[in-house]
Amino acid sequence: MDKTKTLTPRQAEIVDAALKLIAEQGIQHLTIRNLSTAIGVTEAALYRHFSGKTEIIQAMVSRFEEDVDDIGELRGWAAIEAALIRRTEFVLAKPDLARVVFAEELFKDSPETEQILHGMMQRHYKIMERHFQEAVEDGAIRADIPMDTLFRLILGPLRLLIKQWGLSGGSFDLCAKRDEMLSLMKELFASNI
Amino acid sequence: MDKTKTLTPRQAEIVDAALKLIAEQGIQHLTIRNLSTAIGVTEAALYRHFSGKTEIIQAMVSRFEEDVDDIGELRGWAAIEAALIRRTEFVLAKPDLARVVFAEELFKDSPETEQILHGMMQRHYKIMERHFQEAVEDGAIRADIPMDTLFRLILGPLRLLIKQWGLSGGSFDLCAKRDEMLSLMKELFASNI
Amino acid sequence: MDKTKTLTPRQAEIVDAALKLIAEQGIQHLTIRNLSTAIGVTEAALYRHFSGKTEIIQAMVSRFEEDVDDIGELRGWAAIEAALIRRTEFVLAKPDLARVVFAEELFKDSPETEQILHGMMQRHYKIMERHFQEAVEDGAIRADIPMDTLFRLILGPLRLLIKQWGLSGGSFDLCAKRDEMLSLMKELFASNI
Amino acid sequence: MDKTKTLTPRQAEIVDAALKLIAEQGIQHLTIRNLSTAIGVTEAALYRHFSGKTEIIQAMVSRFEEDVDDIGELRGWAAIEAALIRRTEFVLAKPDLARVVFAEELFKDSPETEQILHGMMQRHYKIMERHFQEAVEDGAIRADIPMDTLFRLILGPLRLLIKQWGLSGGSFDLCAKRDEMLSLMKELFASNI
DNA sequence: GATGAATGAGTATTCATTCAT
DNA sequence: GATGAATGAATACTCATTCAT
Repeated sequence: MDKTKTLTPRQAEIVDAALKLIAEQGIQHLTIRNLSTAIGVTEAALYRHFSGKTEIIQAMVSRFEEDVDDIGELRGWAAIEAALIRRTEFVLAKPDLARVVFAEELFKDSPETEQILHGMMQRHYKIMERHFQEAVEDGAIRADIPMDTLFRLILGPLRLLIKQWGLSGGSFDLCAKRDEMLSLMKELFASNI
Repeated sequence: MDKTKTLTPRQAEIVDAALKLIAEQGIQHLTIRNLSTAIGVTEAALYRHFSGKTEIIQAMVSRFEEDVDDIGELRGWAAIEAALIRRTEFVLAKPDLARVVFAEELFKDSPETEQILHGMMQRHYKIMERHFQEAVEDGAIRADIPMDTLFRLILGPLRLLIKQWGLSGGSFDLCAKRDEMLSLMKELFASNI
Repeated sequence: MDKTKTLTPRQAEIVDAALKLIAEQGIQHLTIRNLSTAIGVTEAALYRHFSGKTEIIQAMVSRFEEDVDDIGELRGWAAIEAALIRRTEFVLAKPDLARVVFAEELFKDSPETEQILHGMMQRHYKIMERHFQEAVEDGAIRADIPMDTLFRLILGPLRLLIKQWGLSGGSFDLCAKRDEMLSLMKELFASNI
Repeated sequence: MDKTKTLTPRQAEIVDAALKLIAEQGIQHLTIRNLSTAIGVTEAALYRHFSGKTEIIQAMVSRFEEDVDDIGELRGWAAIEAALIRRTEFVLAKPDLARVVFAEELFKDSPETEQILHGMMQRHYKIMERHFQEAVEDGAIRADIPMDTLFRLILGPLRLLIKQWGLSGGSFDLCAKRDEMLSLMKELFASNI
């Protein structure tokens, strides 16, 4: 039940520094050297805390899910809204991650990491699909839209919103835009009955 | 008006090889070495045709726009549809690019490149915005959705669709899903009058 | 007279693990890390028992001699036979050492160790030379072969035999071949009178 | 028929430096760094000439065989003598190799290299066996000694001789001792008829 | 006796780039 | 146009060792 491998304080520090590095300078600058200087230790010291770069990236990726996918007991449209809100709030709370969160391409290199990431996406998709289903049953969403299309119609704009917010350096009110989008969506997909 | 720096045949060859490399193996494998062996010349030879890696990447990025943003004389919703179709068809025609096209993060490294890329996105946004405006005037799209939100609601799902298609290795019918999405969108955003 | 620095149980354990490591994976894998994990303690812990890697290697080398060079009260050809038998039996008893025993080159690195090793070889040579002398006096070995050549003619084949046995992974009957060699040698070097 | 991959001058230079390094300081000091400084170039420069360390070692090993195993048209005991003489002369001509030549253990680490080396040993064994057979047929060697034992009785002392000569820093007359051994062997193994 | 954390020097290898030819 | 040779800086990672606890 508890999938969280609790990190030591030092490990957490490293993961945070890694996220910051990626966010600020791009994946290419996430090197052991940069990472160790960011923390203020030798490169060798990092290997006391992680077995290698891959493990660091994995810890990083895991943290995403941990932080983002907990929306409690909600169901149906409420759950969908909560998930989207949670996502943006996470982005706001840890702005370093903003530019990383939906950038799966970045991790293409290490197959292990891509696996982890793919699993995470699948789990997320499954959860959202369930809530879509509930929302349809509740009459909150019209029944004639295929699930995968619905997923894209709702998550796609959110992802783009976050990406633009990230690229623009946070130059607009993410929450306002998100809420605008959400209420519009609610209306757009509403069952017509 | 002619922004296209016409490439020599050799330059074009290099750019193509670069695109293929990125698409097939990820940005990290776009090295001068890999590139030169892909073409069949020495590393040094590349520097006869480009001043450096950055210039190659820039030529690459330019080619995107060239190929993708020409939708002729259309206007309004027809132009929007044409643009989205053009994009997917481009992805299908050059599947190597599928996984690169919307991955702006990849180019974060060189500020010059990012600049080029940002300019390209801006131009694209401007064009789409004009067509949205037209569509509103034509009565094809309801008037109460802010332009930027509209942009996200339409481009967001398309981007996600293409990304999923790329990540899945082209495992579903991209055009069919796109058309499904398009006709749904047409209805969703239709002016109610 | 007592050259043996008696090792604590822990030290013996470490030396054994070191021998095993070298034998199984080669000198290059004899690292403090590998050694400590083999024993189940921290790297730092090893330094409680030995001042450093060199000391461990020296303890290792010493153990060879201890185990191998005791042939009791015998003299002459009997002593020679006993020494050779003892050697092969040692190899059989501790097969881990088989590939290490005569590989002096492996220890070239630390001059101190090489010294120890050289001393050991010298002592061994002296002992064998005495027995050769006795054998000549006893009429068991013809008198016209220089001592050093005799040494090579007898020890050389044994060394090669053991090396081949080690390299082949123990694929033939070491003792049988040794006995075959020994009885042949006895005849070959016999005094003709 | 020509198995020799002819090396470029630079490659030969590198291989020679590598041999020298190993001979003088042991395998552990055969590092890319040491090697490149020995030659007077950057580490990176080496990779223009060899794909990596393994390839360098392989070139080194190949050179052994090339230099050592050509004994022309001889057969029988003459061929055996020639082979042994050739070997010692090689050692004398390239004293750097003296301490490396018969030290198969050194290469245990890279399985590829060990393979090459093992093949070389096998080929050598086959050749020698043929000559032993011829010598038996010629009546030069008595017929009752098994081939493998014969091999050890003749090659074992030679190997030990060379090793001792190497370890002692060339402190005695290798050829004299070799000839002494050879003529003694000729007599020892002579057919009694 | 042992641990956790750290270090400095070293490992092989890859990178984009330059330059004389 | 192109090559062969080289470079300097970077890459992830390993090593033996130290030290405060």
